[in-house]
Amino acid sequence: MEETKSRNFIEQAIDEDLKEGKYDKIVTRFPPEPNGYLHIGHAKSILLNYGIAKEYGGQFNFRFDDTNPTKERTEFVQSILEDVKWLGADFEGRMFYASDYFDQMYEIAVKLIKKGKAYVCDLTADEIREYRGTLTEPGKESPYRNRSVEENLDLFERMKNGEFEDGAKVLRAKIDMASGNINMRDPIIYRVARMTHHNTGDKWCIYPMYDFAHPIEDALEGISHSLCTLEFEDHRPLYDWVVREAEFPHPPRQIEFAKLYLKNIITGKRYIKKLVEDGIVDGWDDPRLVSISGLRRRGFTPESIKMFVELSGISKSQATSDYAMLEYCIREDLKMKCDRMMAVLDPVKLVIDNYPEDQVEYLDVYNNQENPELGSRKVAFTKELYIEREDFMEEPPKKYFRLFPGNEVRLKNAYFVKCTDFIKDENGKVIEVHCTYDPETKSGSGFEGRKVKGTIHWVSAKECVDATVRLYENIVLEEEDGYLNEDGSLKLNPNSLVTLEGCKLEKAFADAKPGESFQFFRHGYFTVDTKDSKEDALVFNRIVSLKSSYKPA
RNA sequence: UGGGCUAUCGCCAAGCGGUAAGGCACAGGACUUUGACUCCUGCAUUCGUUGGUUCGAAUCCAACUAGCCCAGCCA
Repeated sequence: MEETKSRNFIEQAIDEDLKEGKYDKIVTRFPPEPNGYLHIGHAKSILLNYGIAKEYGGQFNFRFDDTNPTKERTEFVQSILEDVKWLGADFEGRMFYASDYFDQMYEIAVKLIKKGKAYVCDLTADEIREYRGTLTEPGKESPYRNRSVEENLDLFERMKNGEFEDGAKVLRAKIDMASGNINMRDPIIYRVARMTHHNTGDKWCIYPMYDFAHPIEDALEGISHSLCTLEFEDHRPLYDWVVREAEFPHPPRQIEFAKLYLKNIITGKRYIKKLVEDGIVDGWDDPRLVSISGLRRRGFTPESIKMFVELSGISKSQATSDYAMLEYCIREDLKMKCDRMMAVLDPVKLVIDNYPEDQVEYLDVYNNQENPELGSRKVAFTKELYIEREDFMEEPPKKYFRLFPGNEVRLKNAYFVKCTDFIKDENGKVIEVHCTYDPETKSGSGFEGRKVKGTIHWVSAKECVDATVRLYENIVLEEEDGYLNEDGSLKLNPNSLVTLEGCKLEKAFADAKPGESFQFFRHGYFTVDTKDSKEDALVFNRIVSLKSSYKPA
């Protein structure tokens, strides 16, 4: 079974490297910058890196790529850490900060200067941009490019010592101003920025740039394969240049893969930020978002996300997956492991006229018929019940199998019941349905006398709990129109959140804990909200609905 | 003087010169105490296009075409 699984291009590359003896241990890493919350796209990277390390019996490191203090905050450090742990990517305590390597980076910069491979440049930011050239024209060399090693050494040290204003000088790699690859046109590797760093405080006033820092971080940690997304392909020559010039004996290899996008779903940080700032969602963990924390609060499991990432595959072609695939994964994961309960979201009363007034039967019900290991519970059955409003119709369309005058259905886990009458209020709204039950048809009795085509769920009117249920739709945006209206506001699905009050649930729900998931018959999978639920007011989030093949004519 | 990458079903995605895996979605049907689940069945004579090499090409070559990324003292 497993051996038929094909290997993705990264595994193939690693296999090759191993065969050639380039590495004797596979070490990967997940290196987020702490400047925002993680989303489903990051989950791909986390699980890929972790999965590769595990598969090869190697090591997976976790590292904050915090080389730019102007954008980073400790708030994000915490949430990122939590999300990575929740996803189950075990870095076994190997949590690092790029900022822990600032000393070594400084030394390597000095080494580059001594080798004549780096120089201090006095050009302004605007001038540097001008000198860089354009996509189609080569750049020209900085007048400071040929300073002596001694002068560069002195200047760089003074940069470090804080003798120059922010932006006054930078350290640049001396590579090739005429390169077709703009990243190679003497990239800046150190800038002056007086800013308190969340980790190193005020120790430094110069900070390394990503292109210089990242390969060093990788090399220092003994990373064998540095997996990143496609937009860094152009940076690979520079990555290789840095580890080569720094003379690392076993330089890591960077391999790029395509990001994960979801059709019609916002993953862009700036859009989510806007939704949060405008108060349209109630935070980065709003269940309508595909942030890791949002998915978690919505009720997605780490297993379902892992399944989704695996199903989506790893390749170099820009892919936009269907949300339906994610939904499939959570259904598949929850199917066998959560209880299946009765919950009436839009209740209407059902009265069994021939059932004794004060009788209460406690029916034995499997928590999950397909998985008896989940045990059973007692469910109260009484004369007055609630059923789903949509499970009764005065005038049924063709192929409607549920309750209508004269029709008999099964009450799930209980009896056959035949509709005899119904009552409407002055507005014509059905407020009560009447029926009679057949005692011989009790669930589990083995009754074979006749069959019914429909089975409906119900809840005892006497023994039930009230709850609020929230039905979430993703914040889906029209595919072709883009995300923004002309006035700059976001286009949203106004029905992205529907709140239903007064839903009737089985008594057993009184014990439901935040984060617990259930299947509500016919309605889908739900989880108890981890944020809003209080002991006396259960709030459920719909994770995903069940498929339905019933389509009224 | 531009550079880099990608293109196989509606969506992912295998395939690596020997005659198009699989999953999602969809459509039929069977089963059903959830119109769920499960189970069958169907779903690319064709791989962006056009040429070429070959007994044989999605795979090799050439030229086109389309899409994505790059001109932060961001990562």
